[in-house]
Amino acid sequence: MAKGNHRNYHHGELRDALLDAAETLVHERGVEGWSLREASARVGVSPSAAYHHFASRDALVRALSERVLARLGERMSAAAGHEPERGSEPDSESDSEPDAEPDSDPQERLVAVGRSYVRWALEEPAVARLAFGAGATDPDTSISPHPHDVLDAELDRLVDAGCLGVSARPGAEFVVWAAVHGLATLLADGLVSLDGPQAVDREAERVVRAVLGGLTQETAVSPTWPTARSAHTERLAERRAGGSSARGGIGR
Amino acid sequence: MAKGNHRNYHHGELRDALLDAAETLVHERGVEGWSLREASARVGVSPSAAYHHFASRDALVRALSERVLARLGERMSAAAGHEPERGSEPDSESDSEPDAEPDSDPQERLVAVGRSYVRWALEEPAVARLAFGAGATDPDTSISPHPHDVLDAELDRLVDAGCLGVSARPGAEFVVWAAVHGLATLLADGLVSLDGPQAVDREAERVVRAVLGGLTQETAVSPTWPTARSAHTERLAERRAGGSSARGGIGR
DNA sequence: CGTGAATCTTAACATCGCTCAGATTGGTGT
DNA sequence: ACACCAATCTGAGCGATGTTAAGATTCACG
Repeated sequence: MAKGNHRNYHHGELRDALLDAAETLVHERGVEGWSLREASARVGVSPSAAYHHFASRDALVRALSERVLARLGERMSAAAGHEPERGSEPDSESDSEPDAEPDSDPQERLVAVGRSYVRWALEEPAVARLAFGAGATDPDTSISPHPHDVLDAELDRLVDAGCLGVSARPGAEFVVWAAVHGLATLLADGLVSLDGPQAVDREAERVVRAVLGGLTQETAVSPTWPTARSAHTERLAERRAGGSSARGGIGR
Repeated sequence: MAKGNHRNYHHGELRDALLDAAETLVHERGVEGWSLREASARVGVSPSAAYHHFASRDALVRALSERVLARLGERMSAAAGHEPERGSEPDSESDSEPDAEPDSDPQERLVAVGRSYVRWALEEPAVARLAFGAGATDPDTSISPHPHDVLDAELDRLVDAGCLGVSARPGAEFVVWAAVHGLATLLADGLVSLDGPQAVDREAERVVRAVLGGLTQETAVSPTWPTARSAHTERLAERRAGGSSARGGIGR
């Protein structure tokens, strides 16, 4: 309003402030019910100011998706038992996750991880939809504990404990990821309804246990499974190889 | 162009023409890369003409989602073996589905159904994303063979053949739906990549077999599973009960 | 205190979803 | 044949959006 309002200068923190505003807007209005202008106004800044921190509205959405996916990864990691590795201060948020006990049974750990995945999708459906639908993320930004990596580590732990045969291990992460992700998106998109968070927990457990039971049964011939690749790990590999984005066929 | 161009009057068929145009636009530009104005222009009609057939752009998207979901259901049904029940003419489209043989093994039928689900999501990722993300559909429009119902019928067939215990049957459709849907959306959203449609088929088969193996293993105590509800069947039930949309808490 | 880079603003453009008042069309009854 | 009516589409326009260009403001540092 006033011309000389020098409070509008967020030095270095405008980017995060915009991400915060966008995230609460997604909570309030859904994935598409908000505008760059509105997020800028909430931070007390002109619309064009955002373009000094994000190349486009889509870039804002992608950045938010990365931030949110990383938080999901931390949540899964915490649900597995050990504290999030890159844990900044515990955020003092409500510690109301009943998955508190650091479980030693790797099978129960996996169940807890899957449960936290779908519970998150149900608690913030709009954010989850945005996170999953934001397409390939920024090629030079990595997601701290990516959900895929958390599942990967838990499955390794399962074969170490002898709960899963080594022949079934390659690509098993994608099988349980698919199952958990499917339930999460079916709930977040409103295609399936469950009565209360308790029923959601039980359904998530059933899905994880079913797919896990099927994987341990995988003793028959079944030569080699197709090698799936997570867009996230693929991006990391490209970056390590010296990411001249010659091919760069992901973000398309 | 010319003022007296009486070709602009699509009597009764404008609605379908707009849906067609929107669908090809989704194919060309993705889920959000098109406008109502553009779809109207392709049909040779002014933008406001569309509002005599759809209450809003969102209604157009929802209607398209229904049409597309119904086609997915028909495709799944065809992949299971028997021809689509409400089969209009075979559309003379490429009959290149290798799932031609009407399989009698109910387990293989389920695998074929799941395979067709994720193959479809990979062949038209943008359309699939639109179909799944269009929120709750129109309360008074039913999807002819809904994907959920096809899975439901196949699972019934499995317990009839003795491949699945009756105790594991209730809600089992949602478990395999979650698994298949998860792989489909992970692929459509680009979070996971596979090399070629053959690898996609194999991965889909692995997911279905794993979740099915886990379900048949479900003999232990495990009291009653949570009762999940598909938004589609719920809508049908409401309509039968005399759908005074007093509660109508779905489409929100 | 002044200079330059970082940061934000003002103004504007093209496009979008959507509305409203009116023109055009095709059929129906007489 | 004509007049009328409902269905259908057009045209102009409103407010808002993403995005850009050019200019103002602020801060850190000499």
